[in-house]
Amino acid sequence: MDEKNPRARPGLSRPTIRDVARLAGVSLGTASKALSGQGRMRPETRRNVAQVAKDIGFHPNDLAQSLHRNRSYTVGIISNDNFGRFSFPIVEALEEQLASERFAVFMSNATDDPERERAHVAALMAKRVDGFVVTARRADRRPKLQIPANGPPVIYVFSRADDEEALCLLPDDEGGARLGVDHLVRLGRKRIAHVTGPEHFEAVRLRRDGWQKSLRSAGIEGSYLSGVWSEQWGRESVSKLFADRKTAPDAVFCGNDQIARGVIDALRERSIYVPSDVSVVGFDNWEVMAEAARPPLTTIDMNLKEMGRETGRLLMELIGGKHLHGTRRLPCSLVIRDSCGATRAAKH
Amino acid sequence: MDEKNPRARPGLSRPTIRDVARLAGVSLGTASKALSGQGRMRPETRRNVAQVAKDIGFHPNDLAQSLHRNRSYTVGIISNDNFGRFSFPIVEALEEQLASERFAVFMSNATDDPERERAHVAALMAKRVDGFVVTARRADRRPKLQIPANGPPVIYVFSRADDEEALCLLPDDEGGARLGVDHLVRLGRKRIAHVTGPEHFEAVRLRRDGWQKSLRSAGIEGSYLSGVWSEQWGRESVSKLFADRKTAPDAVFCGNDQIARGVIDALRERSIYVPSDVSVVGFDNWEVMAEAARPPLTTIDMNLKEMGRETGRLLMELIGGKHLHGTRRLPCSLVIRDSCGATRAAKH
DNA sequence: TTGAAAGCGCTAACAA
DNA sequence: TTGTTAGCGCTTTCAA
Repeated sequence: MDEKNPRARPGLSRPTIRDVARLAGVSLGTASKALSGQGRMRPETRRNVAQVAKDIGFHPNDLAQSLHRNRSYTVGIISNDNFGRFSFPIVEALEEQLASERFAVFMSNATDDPERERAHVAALMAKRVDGFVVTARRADRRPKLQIPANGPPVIYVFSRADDEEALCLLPDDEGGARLGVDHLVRLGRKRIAHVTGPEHFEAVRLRRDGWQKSLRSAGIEGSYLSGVWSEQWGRESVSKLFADRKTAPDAVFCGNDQIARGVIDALRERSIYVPSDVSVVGFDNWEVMAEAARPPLTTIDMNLKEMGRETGRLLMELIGGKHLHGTRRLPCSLVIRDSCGATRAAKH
Repeated sequence: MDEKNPRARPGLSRPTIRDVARLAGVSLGTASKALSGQGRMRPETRRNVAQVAKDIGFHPNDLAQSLHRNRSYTVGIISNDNFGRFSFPIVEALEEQLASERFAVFMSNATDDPERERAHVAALMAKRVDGFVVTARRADRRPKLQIPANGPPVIYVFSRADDEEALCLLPDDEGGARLGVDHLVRLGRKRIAHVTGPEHFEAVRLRRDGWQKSLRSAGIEGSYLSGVWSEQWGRESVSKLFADRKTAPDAVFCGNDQIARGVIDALRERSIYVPSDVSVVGFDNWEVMAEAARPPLTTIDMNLKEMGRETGRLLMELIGGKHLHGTRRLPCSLVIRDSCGATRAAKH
């Protein structure tokens, strides 16, 4: 087809800048400068080259550019633990943020298998990604990503590396808990129980701490039950909490929305009314859960989308050469629905 | 640092095959052949080169290879409609499948905005992806992806293009419905209602057709209610279905698990027992929903992971040059839990 | 203002 | 068995 190219090439060859140059009757270098807007030249030449490029449908090959620039304008996301309910909003917002900076995102799932993780990292390194994002839903700290010392920067989001120097972005679980409990305190609740998930989650311990601090500063009490992350456990907890009417709470702060939903259902079945008798607060603002609860659930939102955007911003700084490290926590917010009763607080 | 490289390069330069060749005391070509396992040469030389490569941490630059091969070993996933509950398992399995073929996956979200979609496609074309996957949760057919005629192949999964020639992969909604309704028929149910979502979803129409066919071939009846995809609607539907005890169904086949959950809750509150009085079947096998229902929900699984894997396989064939088109539907399966009563069917 | 040529990191055809 | 060389598509110096 192209006589200047003796070797038959496999695949679908697309027009190159050489083709543009030839058809526009200029040299390769001139065509390049014309298209990139660099250098000085007759506007006429520039326009002509641009026109030809458009006509033949020329689009520069990023791979070739990257080779030259030593920058690929790509980043890799490694997710241990399958992408899930929590990673998703983060990754989605991250992708959007990076796309606005003209970066493309490789997605790969290591499913908690170190060998697969290594393979994915190697593949992405070979593709010369400019940075890595590690995300996960993990109870504890994970080993840091194994990449060479002078390799691309790494940021951990919704996960922590066992390295103080690593840059980690997490929700402020303790602050989130305080937001919820303080809300209950403001509503005049006097016995605020906390029903939550397994303590090997750092988030569980932090939320518990927040709950405790809020109780203490309000000078009130409440019992604590740690279990699993399920509606079932939420329901069970109600029989424990309300076994003795004398010590029964007038509010329950739950470790997640599933537990809260279980609590609400079990209370209704005992004819204890939410929110008039007992207020309930959840955690996560998992909308499909929170909105289907009866009454709809007041809960804590971890602002995962904002976390995704912030991850993107920080990553750009890292790629730009800045040195950042340490753990950063982003604030949560309170989403008020109907499970706590009257309030004058703003809805957003 | 490297005297052979006069120009200072930005970014993090990594060892090249040239470095390996120099340190191993062989020519560039030899080093290349040695590492790729091609050609004949003294095993000693090969070993030596490999050792040097390992020592200096050489990993070939895929970008350079791609440039040469005219194949990038990457594919792009375009999701309209944010990645969601349905896309996730598909994309996850797809990524796994492609990773096993040494392909990396670009992820991008077009959020239903044609302009953003065009930008994403252009960016991925510039990165010379070898194929596209389009996924979405959409009610109706979407316009086909705008790429040049000789561009990379495209496969639509969990979405349909408005082009008969396009290759689309979808769940067999009608068959899935029949699976669920036939199960109820086998259990001896005589009045099987269908409560489902909005009819502008093709899936709703197909599931309804399946339900009807099963009823007809069993010679039984049941009423039909179309509404929205929510628990709330599931609860409301119960008051309609059971307003008149005489025409009340003894089974409800639901368009999704949320509706089913609403139905189950509302029945319990009316002291109608599931499954002894009424059997309930859902659709989606959304585990967190189905397992938390009381009783746990028998439902239809669309085998989204298998759909993801199949997408990967088909894409490899397309990339290999095969021509495939038309709509393909993958079978659903019945997941038996406790909401239908006694059965002798296998659990999986 | 434009052209020629070197080079990014790698592969493969051809020579030696 | 090994080395030399010409590209892949693009950018950028340097010379004309």
